[in-house]
Amino acid sequence: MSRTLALIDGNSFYCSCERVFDPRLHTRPVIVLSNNDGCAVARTSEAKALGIKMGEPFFKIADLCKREGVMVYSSNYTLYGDMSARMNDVYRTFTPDVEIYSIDESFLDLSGFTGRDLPAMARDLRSTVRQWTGIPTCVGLGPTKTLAKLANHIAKKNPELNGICDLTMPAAREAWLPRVAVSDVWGIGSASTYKLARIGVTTAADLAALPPREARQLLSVIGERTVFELRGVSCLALELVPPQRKGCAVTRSFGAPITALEEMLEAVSAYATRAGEKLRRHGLATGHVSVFMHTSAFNTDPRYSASTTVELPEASNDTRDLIGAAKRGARRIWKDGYRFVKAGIIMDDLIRAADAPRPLFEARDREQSVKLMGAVDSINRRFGRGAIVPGSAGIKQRWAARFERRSPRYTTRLEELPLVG
DNA sequence: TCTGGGGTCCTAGGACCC
DNA sequence: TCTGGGGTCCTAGGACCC
Repeated sequence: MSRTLALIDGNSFYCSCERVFDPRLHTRPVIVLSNNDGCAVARTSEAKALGIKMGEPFFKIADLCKREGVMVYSSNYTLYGDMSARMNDVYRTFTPDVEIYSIDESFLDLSGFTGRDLPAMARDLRSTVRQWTGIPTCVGLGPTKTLAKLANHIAKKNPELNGICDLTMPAAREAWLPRVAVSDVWGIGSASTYKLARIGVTTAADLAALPPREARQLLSVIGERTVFELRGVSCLALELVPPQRKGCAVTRSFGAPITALEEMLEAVSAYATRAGEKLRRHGLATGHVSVFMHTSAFNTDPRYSASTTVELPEASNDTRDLIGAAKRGARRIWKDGYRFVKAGIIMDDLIRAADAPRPLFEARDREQSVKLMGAVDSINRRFGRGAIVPGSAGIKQRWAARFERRSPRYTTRLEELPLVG
């Protein structure tokens, strides 16, 4: 039975979020920077036209931005996450079958609407989202996820399509696939593009025509699936219920290099705190915490990179346990005399907290731990992340990441509401 | 001076077992 | 001591995604 999927996403999503709350930005090029104000991760079409590339370090384009009047923002994930939720609320008024794929992309299952004028429905979807959230979008339609993604890409690249491309019919695919570079196909990255070029496969149409066995030989099962998907044979299911996460990490570059162990312990404690919040929010626990730290890969400082894994006596999501493990790991791999620019903690093999086995002798009263952590989380939700950090008196945080150009959290912080008048 | 932060999946190869 | 053909499980690393 054939499906019809839509992929809808926000155009230059982070930039569009900034524009929603500051109309002055509508006529100007806008970029949003990564964490620590490191590099450009979102650009409006005007910014792209100035030659600003995805992932370009900000210090290399700072002059250009000043000269051309580019509006530059630190990333404001609280705002973007809230806008994302609003967009998905709009999608669900069209169909309950929504897979949230990323912060700005969702797949919608429109199979129940076959026979309806799907492009007209896509136009309605776009204009409703625009009206209710202010975010401009593009919609791709296709019988498989890969084709819906490709259609969305075509809609973005061809303004005359007014933000909608429909690849549900074979004739449309025959017309468009030869015009799309194979590197623009979902799942085909630079390594695969290189391998395919050597056998003369350069367009999406070429890849669709490749015998699946050959694709498997060259690119593994992922390549083989992609060939089938491009032919309209669905291999990737819609995931309406998000699968349980397998891992969880908190890693950050520092605003200023760390050279003292005490500062490193502060930093990994802060990451462990954040990690605890993430685990508890998902009802998960971990049995071990990996810690890593490294020096810069971009300068001539002496290099050092290390990681270690600390086992917990029992699976936990208690911030105090995570901080203890993170500090122990950091001490284990710490070396004096280096300038560390980044560190992080990684937790794999997560289990559901409710399934955590209970040891014979509990190191800590579990009921009390759950109550205390619940209280910490609710206070931090109310007053902002970091309002309470267990055992954190006197944190100086010279190492904390920079966000020098962050816009107000318009939608989620009362004191940062936009002012009218 | 200044270069992000998360994730997932797959494969190859080693350790171990019968 | 060596010889063999499988299994399974685990880990590291590659590739890709947003």
